[in-house]
Parts: sequence; structure tokens; C-alpha cells
Amino acid sequence: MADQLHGDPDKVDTLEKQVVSFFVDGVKVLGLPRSIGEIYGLLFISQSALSLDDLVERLKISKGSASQGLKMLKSLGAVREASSSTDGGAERRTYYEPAMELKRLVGGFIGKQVRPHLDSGKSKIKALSALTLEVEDPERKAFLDERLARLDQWLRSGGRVLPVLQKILGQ
Amino acid sequence: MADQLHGDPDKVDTLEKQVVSFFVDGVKVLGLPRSIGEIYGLLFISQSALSLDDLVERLKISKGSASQGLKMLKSLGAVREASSSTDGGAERRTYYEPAMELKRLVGGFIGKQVRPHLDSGKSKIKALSALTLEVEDPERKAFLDERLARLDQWLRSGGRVLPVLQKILGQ
DNA sequence: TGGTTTGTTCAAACAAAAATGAACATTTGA
DNA sequence: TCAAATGTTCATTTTTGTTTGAACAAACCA
Repeated sequence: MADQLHGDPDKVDTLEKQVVSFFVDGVKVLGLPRSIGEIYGLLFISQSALSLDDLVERLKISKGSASQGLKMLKSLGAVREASSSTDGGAERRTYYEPAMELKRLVGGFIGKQVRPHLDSGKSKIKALSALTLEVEDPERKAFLDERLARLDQWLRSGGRVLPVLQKILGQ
Repeated sequence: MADQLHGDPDKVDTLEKQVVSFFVDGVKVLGLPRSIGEIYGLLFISQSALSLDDLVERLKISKGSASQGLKMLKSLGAVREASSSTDGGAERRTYYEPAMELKRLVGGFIGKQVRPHLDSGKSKIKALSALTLEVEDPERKAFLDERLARLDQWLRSGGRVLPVLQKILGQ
């Protein structure tokens, strides 16, 4: 299943390397580790699904990295197991292919990486608001309450923006 | 100018600490260094503008960190110099206060941290598209062109989403 | 001038995050 | 049952990114 048709499988050619590095930069912007970009990038320009060992060989990363990277990509919904319509053989290796619907990618990222932070932020602000009750100076208290209200506002705006994002990016 | 009215200026009290840590987490999500969050956070809950030395004292960070952090925050438009309406004295220290219009903050972040990456991404894709001209196997070439077209699509979507973001977050 | 205050720069030290790889499951089939 | 193949986990190492602090500039003024 692994790309025997297209030249030396150990060689990641120039174009492939550049695509991989494109994705490495891309995921870095999103705060994800380089290996995530490498794996997704290689899957993205591969015509056939790849196994964990393929990734290890062609990207020259460790099995551990590949395994963890795939785990995260799966949890983000960015990678799926290929429906192994293999020849008759007893194939127990699993092969992976990239999810490519932008909507899905964005949805996964928002759901796993963004929303949790927004939510924990909201509860932190709630906790902080409780603390201002003990502030003696009334002027200081008013100031703090005003600022915390603003923070709350910001998080609300953030919450409102996510669905719009998903909508627009779903084409 | 620095907060003499509100208790021991060296002591960052519990509430202040929590707000600072709130912002530290916040900027980490955006991929910015902790000191940025500390500085902005302290300015955010301070009733009066603060000088570089105030930040050094109260956050217990180095002068270098404070200077670099302020530099970045200024470049993002997240911090501005306070209009020093000081008493008569010869005051040559500059004081800083946080910019708090969400629109401005988001605009700065997008302009300095997001847009440049989108733009460099676009030119990288253009470069890659040139490379596929040399791919011999026509099936492979078609495949690559299709994928690159999709990447281009993604970046376009990204570009389209930014103005909408700014609009929504501008209240 | 030369001393003082304020702020910046950047090599080196340090800390945080990611990658490695060896040990450990788990499944299969001989 | 054992050996082989596949994949995961996690303590250690490596890499990357951030902070420090001392040296340097610039502005002010005595």
C-alpha cells in the first residue's frame, strides 16, 4: 500500500520536503509541535495512505514521535485510518490518510485547543469576581469590577466568533 | 505616578497575581512568551500607568525582559505610553498603560502575527506550484496540482476570515 | 566635561517543550 | 507455547525558546 509506485520510497524529494516544511511552519503558528506538521504534511502529499513505519522511515523521526503525533492528529480529527481495502493478505498494520475538509480541521482545532481555554478562562473570571467582594477601598473595587467585566466581555466575544469562523471556513 | 495610593506598591496581591496568571495563560495560547502576559496583565489591573522599573519591581523580572516585553506589546499596539500629565516636576521616565479596545488588540495580533504567516504561505505555495512543472509522471503531477490548489484554497479562506474576525470583535 | 538616570541590546544561562529509544503491551500465527 | 510484528508509554536526552544581567547608548543636568 505504501507508495511503491512512485520512485524510491525512502527518498522524500524536494517538493515533498517543501510541503512538509510548509506544514511544519503552519502548525507552529497554531502552537503545535513540529512532528505534527511533518506527519500531516507527508500524508497530505502522499498519494497512498501511510503506516506508522512509513512515517518513521521517510521523515526520520522516532517511532515514539510518530505514534504520539498520530494520536494527537487523530484526536484533532485531522487524520483517519484508511479503509484497508487491501489485497487478500493478512494485513494488520494500519494506514493513515489526512482529513482534508477544512471545516473538519478547523472544528477539531477549535474544539480541542481553543474552546477548552475559553471555558477555563470563563470560570477563572468567575472566581476572580468573587475575590473583589473582599476589596475594601470602594474605588478600587469599582475599578476591578469594571476590568473583570471587560474581561468577561472579551471571552464572550471570543465565544461568539468561533461558530462564525467554522461557518466561513466550511466553504 | 505609580500607585502610591493603593497599599504596598511592592506587593502584588492575590487578586492581582491571579489576573496576571490569567493573562500569562492567555498569551501562551496565542504563542507569546509569559513575560508578555505578565506585563500586560499587571498593566491591566493597575489603576495608574506603570514605568519599566515598576514592572521590574513588582513582577520581579529583569530589566531586559521588561524592556523587550514592552517593545513587543507596543509593536502589537497592546500598550501605549501614558500621556504624562505629571505635576510640574522634571519627569523623564515614561509610563505605560494597556490598550483595551478589543478591536485594536485583535487588529495588532492579526497584523503582526497572523497576516505575515498567511502571506509567506501564499508565496511558498506559488513557489511549489512552479516545482510541479518538472514532475514527470502525469498522474503524480495532477495529484500534486490538486493538493496545492487545495492549500491555496485554505489560505484564501484564512484571508477572508480575518476581516470578519476583526469586525465581530470590534463589538 | 563628567555623573546620573533611563532604557536597550545581546551573549550566555536557564527553563520549558519535544523527540528519542528502550521497555513494555498486544495481537497473530507457527 | 513461543517468536515475530505492530504499536504505546514514559524516563531521559535534546532542542528550542525565554530570561537574565552586564555592557552599552542616549538624554539630561550640575
